[in-house]
Amino acid sequence: MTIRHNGVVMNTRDRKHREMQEREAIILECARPMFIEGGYNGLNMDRLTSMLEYSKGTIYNHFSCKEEIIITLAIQTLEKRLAMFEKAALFQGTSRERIAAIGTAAELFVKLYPDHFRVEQTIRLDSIWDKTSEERRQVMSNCERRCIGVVSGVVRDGIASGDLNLKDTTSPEEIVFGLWSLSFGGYSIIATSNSLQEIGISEPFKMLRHNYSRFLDGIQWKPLSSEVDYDAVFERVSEEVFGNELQQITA
Amino acid sequence: MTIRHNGVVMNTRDRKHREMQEREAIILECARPMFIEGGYNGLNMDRLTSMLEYSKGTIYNHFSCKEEIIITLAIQTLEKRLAMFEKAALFQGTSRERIAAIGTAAELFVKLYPDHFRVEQTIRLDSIWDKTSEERRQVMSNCERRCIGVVSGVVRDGIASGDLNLKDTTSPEEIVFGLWSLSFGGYSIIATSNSLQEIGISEPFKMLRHNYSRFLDGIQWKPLSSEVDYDAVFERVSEEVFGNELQQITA
DNA sequence: CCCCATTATGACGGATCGTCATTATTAGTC
DNA sequence: GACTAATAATGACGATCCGTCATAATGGGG
Repeated sequence: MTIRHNGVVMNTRDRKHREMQEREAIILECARPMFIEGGYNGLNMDRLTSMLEYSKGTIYNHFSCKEEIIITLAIQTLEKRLAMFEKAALFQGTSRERIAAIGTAAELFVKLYPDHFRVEQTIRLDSIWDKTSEERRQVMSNCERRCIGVVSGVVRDGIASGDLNLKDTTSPEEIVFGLWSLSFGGYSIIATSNSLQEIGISEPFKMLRHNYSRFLDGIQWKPLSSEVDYDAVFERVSEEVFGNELQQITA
Repeated sequence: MTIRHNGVVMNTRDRKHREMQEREAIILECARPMFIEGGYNGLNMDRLTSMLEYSKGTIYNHFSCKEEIIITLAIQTLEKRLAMFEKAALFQGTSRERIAAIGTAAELFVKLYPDHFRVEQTIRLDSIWDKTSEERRQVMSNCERRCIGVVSGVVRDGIASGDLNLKDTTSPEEIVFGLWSLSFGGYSIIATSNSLQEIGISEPFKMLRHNYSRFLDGIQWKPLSSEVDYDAVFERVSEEVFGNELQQITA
């Protein structure tokens, strides 16, 4: 009836649940490199079956279709990004420095999980999206909303502190939309286009950071980039806030 | 040996070539709605075959695989975008107004071909991209490069006319990258996320245009948005330059 | 009218997704 | 430990779909 696991008393029900989760993690661990390697078609359910010690039916007990596996892969990394955003927003500094800190988080996230974009790009295709469960779609939307919330929180702090003045007709979310467009578009272009090199942009990540700064200068978010070296802020945040994560990249 | 077609003398060779192109157009015309409807999987080669009066082998004489059809669909619309960009760049006005004109072209293009993003999103997936021919990839890259060229041309004009002053360390292409990121990211988000409505952004296209303005204000591209009503410029360009295209949207 | 090069055809092989009847395992009880 | 009922695992199979290729049809030139 009751057993012990890791010193905690558990009943059969709990154990089954735990085993279920452990196996789910194993499946995803095996599926991720397959997806990264060959995309949607590269993730082959038969091959996945033969590589794991579970039969196909068992895998289909966890995920009702291929798309469910892929969206779960996306959720895994999105949750890490959310955590990084939340950590960055706690950075001690001016409101604009805190925005820069979140930008730093976004950049390090992209470098830490370079394959994430491919997963998210696939998921956002309607033909894939439609096959995923409403439940998991909710989880993904939540992640997105909370990320937006972190950024808009800092925008509101900027307004409250007087660093930023928006016209009455402008909502903080509009600014979030701008930053989001810049980063989503920028990282997408970096990941999927070779035109950048051809037009002589050799440090795209740095250029993208400068473009953030230009946008923020455009709304007069103080202190302006002419007054503060935000490249230096990037370096500081990288080390002070994301030192651990950084090692993973350079290692 | 020689025949007449549309009043032009043609030999057998020419006729075959023309028939080939006509058939290619027919195939693409049939494939496009199939792809729009159901994405990569929705474009079904068997169904395509049964809907056209050609056999599968014949279709495979034109396109060596499914991916070739999809990239050709992408190229078709990309060429239209390039044409719209080139037309917009000819707008008579200040350099910044001409940039706004290109922004107008980009927005109208998205509204005119709302399905284009889905096609391009699919093509940019490595697993699809890898199966396309080097030749067609070149055509696509060329389109992209020429679009970039149009924009960077206007940026250089802005510098030449004194409307824009960039630091020595900043290249015109960096600004192009910024505008490109903003628009690519913005339209992608509009097309694939419902978070925008949830955070209260009801006119995303307008907001995106304002974000362009903020970015351009940030680099002090004169005249600033405080001096000129760029929403009005958008309206003017829409009517004066793209009147014909506009009818198609509203109709 | 005939011949051969060129093009069209669609049956087929191969790959892959997801199902489900069958088999195995496990929990709980005596 | 033996038995049973519920639960879970299995993998053969049906269905779908891509791309090929042996065969058939076409038509241009002599």
